[in-house]
Amino acid sequence: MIKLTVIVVIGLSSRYNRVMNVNSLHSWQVSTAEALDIQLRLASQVSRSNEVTSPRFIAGVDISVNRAQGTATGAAVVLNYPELRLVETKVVNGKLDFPYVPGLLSFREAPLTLAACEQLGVTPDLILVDGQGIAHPRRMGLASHLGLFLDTPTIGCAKSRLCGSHQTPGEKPGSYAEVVDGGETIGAALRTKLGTKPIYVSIGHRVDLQAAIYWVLECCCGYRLPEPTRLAHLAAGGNLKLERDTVPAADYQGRLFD
DNA sequence: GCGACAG
DNA sequence: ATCTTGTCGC
Repeated sequence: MIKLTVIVVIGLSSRYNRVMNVNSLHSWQVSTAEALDIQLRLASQVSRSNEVTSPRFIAGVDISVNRAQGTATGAAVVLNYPELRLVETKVVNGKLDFPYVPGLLSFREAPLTLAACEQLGVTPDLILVDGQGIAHPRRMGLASHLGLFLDTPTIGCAKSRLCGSHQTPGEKPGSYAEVVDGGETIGAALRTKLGTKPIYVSIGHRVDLQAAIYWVLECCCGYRLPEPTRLAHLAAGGNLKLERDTVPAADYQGRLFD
C-alpha cells in the first residue's frame, strides 16, 4: 500500500512537471556552415506580431560558463507579474560543444537553456533572454531561436550590440533609440537606468518591438537588467540563494512540485 | 585588406 | 563569458 503510493506520487510529479514542450526543429550538433544554413531557414518562421497582453508568469534564462571544468550551467527562473516575485528556479549542468562565434550563439547556449526550461513546473507566458532576438545579421538571434523551439513569446535583452547602428538614447530611463541595420529597424537601445549604458531590446518571437520595450521596462526594478534576466544570471552563477523570497509554485497553478 | 563582433 | 578591489561619482 505504501509502496504503491510512492510510485503514484513519483509518477504524478514527473508528469505534471513537464509543462514546456520543446520542438526539436533540428540538431544542435552541426558545423558552422550548417548552423548558418539553419538560421537562414528558420528566420522566416519568426513571428513579429504581438501576442503578449497580460502575462501572469515571466521567465528569464541565462548560462554561466565554468572554463575550468569545461562545463556550464543553464538557468531558467520564473517570476509572477506584476509582483515580480521569484516563483521558480531551475538550473542544469552540462557541456558546451559549440564554440562562441559571434552570430552563432544559439548553437552554444540554446541546448542547456532549453534543458533548464524543460525542468520548469510553471509555464511562462513570456521569456526574456540574455542575448539578441532579431537584432542579428540574419535576424535569428538566441531569443528568436528559443522562441521557435519553445513556441513561446520571447524578447531579446542583450547587454551590448551585435549589429546595426543607433543614436545615443536619452538619459532618462524609458528613453530609447531604434537600432537600424540595412535600412531595417531591428531593435532598440533602451535606457533602463540613469547613468548606465542602454540595453539592446529586440523581438524574439511572437511580440512586436513596442511590446518588447514595454515589458522589459515593466520588469525593471532599479537595475540595468530586467529582473528575469538579472536573476537568471545570478542563478546560473550559483549566486541566487534567496530562497526566502521564493513562493511555492503550487500556489499558482495548483500543481505538484519536487 | 581592415574593422566589428550577443555571450 | 570571466578574471576582481578599490574607487570615482551621484
